[in-house]
Amino acid sequence: MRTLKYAILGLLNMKDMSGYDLSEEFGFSLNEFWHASHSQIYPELKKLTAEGMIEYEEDSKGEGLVKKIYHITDLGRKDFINWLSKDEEIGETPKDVFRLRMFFSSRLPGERRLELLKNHLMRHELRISHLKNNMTKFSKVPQKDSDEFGDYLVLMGAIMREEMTIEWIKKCIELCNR
Amino acid sequence: MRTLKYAILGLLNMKDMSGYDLSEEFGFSLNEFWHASHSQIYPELKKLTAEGMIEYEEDSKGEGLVKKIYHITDLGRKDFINWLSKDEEIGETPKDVFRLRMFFSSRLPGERRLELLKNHLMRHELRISHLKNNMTKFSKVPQKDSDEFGDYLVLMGAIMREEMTIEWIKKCIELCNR
DNA sequence: ATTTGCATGTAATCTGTTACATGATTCA
DNA sequence: TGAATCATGTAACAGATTACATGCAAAT
Repeated sequence: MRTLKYAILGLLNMKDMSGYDLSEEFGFSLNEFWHASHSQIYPELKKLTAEGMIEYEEDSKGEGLVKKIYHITDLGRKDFINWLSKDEEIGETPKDVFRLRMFFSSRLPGERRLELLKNHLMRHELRISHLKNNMTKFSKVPQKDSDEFGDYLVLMGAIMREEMTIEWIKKCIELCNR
Repeated sequence: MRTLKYAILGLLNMKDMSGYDLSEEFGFSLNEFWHASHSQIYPELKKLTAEGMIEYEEDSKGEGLVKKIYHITDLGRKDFINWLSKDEEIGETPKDVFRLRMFFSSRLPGERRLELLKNHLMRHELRISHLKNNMTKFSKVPQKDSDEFGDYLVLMGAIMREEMTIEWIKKCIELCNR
């Protein structure tokens, strides 16, 4: 499906960037629903350049340093918009190791199961506090035709996902305590 | 991390099964949080047999048909319980193509964005109705030391996940309609 | 007879992670 | 001067999907 390709094209469609900048974006705004490490990004950039989807200029600041600033081409933009408009089926449910453990958890001593649930709860409570903190960057709902609007929607979705997870774990704990 | 290994060991710890039976389990109860196709399962069974984690008997019913019924060994059980008890960090957030699209959705005509959201909503409403229908197999909350209890917990979690997703999409539609 | 389901496997490819490898710049 | 950050890449491996490949049994 080449989703990484479209994630990169989408980001470059917003702003010219280097491979390093892209990997920072993947670690920040996109982090809650897509991730890619630099070892995946650099080869993909090479491939996209060969395909004519993107081009770069070398920004040589200082002496030997060469930073490649990529920008999207018309071909790339066309391909991206076409992908963006696609109405796809829901894919395979995402894999979740913790849920897999809970599925088998009757084979665990009761106290251990509770420990795992409580620790998991703490981690998700920490995560939601980070997300809610990120949310403060929006003083109000952004304009729906702005880049920030998409950012807002998915951050809202991430918080809701964490709230649901916390609620689920609490229910599990409750049922285990009966 | 060899999670597939432990998913298989966990299932065989509940009940002796063939590779075919296992792939049916992955398509049914585990489906909401783990999936594996037969082309992944058969090589893994071979590997686990070589490692002494599982063994099989050939069930030849009829003429040439050979069905391999696998069972877990003591070594496998020990390894499984050890894995089950592990208290791991939360992994990378699962990848989500629809959320990626919504992140970039300001580049789409407003009507198209709404169409995508509404179609996605319908698909999740269909999915939740299937899940709620599955839930009817439990007339009451199973005993917490039974295999059904884990099944119950994760099915409850799957329904909550769908409810959250539906709520999120509805909020997105609302914000897009302002 | 033909299709559907049961049953098992391999090969090629794609996607993603971890480790390896290098070197400049900036800040303490 | 040493550590952190910026910056770019490759190699090896692990995990997962799609396609290829075969054959029996049961039902229509």
